[in-house]
Amino acid sequence: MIQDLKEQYGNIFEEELINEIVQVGTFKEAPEGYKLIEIGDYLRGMPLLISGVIKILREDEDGDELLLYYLEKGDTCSMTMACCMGDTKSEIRAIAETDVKLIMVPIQKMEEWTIKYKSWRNFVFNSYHARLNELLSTLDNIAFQKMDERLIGYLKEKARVTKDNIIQSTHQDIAYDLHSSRVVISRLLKKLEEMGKIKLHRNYLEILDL
Amino acid sequence: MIQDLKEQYGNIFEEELINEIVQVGTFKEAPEGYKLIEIGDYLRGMPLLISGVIKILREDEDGDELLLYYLEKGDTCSMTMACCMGDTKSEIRAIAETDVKLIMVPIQKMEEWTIKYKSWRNFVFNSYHARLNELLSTLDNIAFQKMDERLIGYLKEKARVTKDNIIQSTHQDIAYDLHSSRVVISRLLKKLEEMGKIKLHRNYLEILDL
DNA sequence: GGCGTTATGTAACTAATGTTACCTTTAAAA
DNA sequence: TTTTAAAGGTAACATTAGTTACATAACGCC
Repeated sequence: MIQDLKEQYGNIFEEELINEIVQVGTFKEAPEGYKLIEIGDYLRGMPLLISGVIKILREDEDGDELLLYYLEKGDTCSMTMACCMGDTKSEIRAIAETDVKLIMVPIQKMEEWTIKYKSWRNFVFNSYHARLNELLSTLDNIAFQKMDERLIGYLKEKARVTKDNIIQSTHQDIAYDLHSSRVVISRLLKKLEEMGKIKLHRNYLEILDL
Repeated sequence: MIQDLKEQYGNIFEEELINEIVQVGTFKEAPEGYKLIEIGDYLRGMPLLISGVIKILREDEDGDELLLYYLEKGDTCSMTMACCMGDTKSEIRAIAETDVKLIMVPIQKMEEWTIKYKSWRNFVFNSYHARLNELLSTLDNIAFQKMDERLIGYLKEKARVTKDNIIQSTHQDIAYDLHSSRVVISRLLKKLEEMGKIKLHRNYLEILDL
């Protein structure tokens, strides 16, 4: 755990803070597809992501989903922080997109460290900043882009975070994430294939040149 | 200025902090329609809203706008904070929706107060939390609602923040805020009028029963 | 009052997206 | 191997939203 922490956070946290984290944090692993946070959960700890990717989803009353953004190593979830501090329910769902390793830090330490460590303050504020900007970016996509552009953006982003030009998703999976329907996604993917940008297969697709 | 501050923030900030704010803060007034922040601006101070309403807008490359949310008295702009801390450009535009009074606090004090005052820490975190949730809510509206529902929500929200069932906007104004077109908004407003929910006039409309 | 500007009403059309239905293909289970 | 379930292809259609075009109405300004 110490090695992991130092590797991911060594350059941003002071030695002393790293030691504190090791003392009070608990190491966790979760497999791909594992539901880390459900909407309505009360959160007892704050996650520091060591490796892997987590996807953050929003859901409306009818159960329709929408992908908000991905968290990668070195990230934390501001939403979680916000919930912890405010002691309110989670507004989002978090699913392990790949196998993940993370360290859970009890929320009681949050405020203490905010006072004590400049690096922690910076981390927390940067994290909020990053998440606000990702939400804005997601909002831009939905508000200003058409579905074909959103689909391309989605494929690119997914390839980026998984570091793989093979997208292991069915058309239905993609439709859920983009809050669209399977038929629409199939239609648009077909067009992308005809343009030579991707190659379709069952249960996965290859990105050729997006 | 001291009275204003105490009135709006007296119950959440310590006396000592209020005094510090009075020392370093500058009082500002702006008329309705005044552009407080433009996209790309570097921000030198953090605004504490004393009275009035500020609307926060997003814009894409083509100049198309979208209303994100309103700030009311007692609010501050987390985006601004985020920009200040990160020393990056503003991602949003802020326009005075009504005449506004606010106090600008130099960013240098931000970190100092975060360490020194518990009430300031709470304020900052609550503010981030509130803005994240408002962004989420805006995203919900765009992603999950149709234009007619969004329009109703828009009218309700506008009536709430201005405390007035008369909406002083042209159809074009509304179309800009919702990122739609004038003809579409006219069409939907007409339907709402036929349903007896609103009454249309030139340059304004009345909310009857939404 | 006449004139120009702005706001609104409305029809006709287009484009984008979503829905339904049904078919074929593929893979895995029995 | 046969059966079954899941995934994908595609047509036809419905709905929503956006666009173009033009008419009418209201207001401010000389």
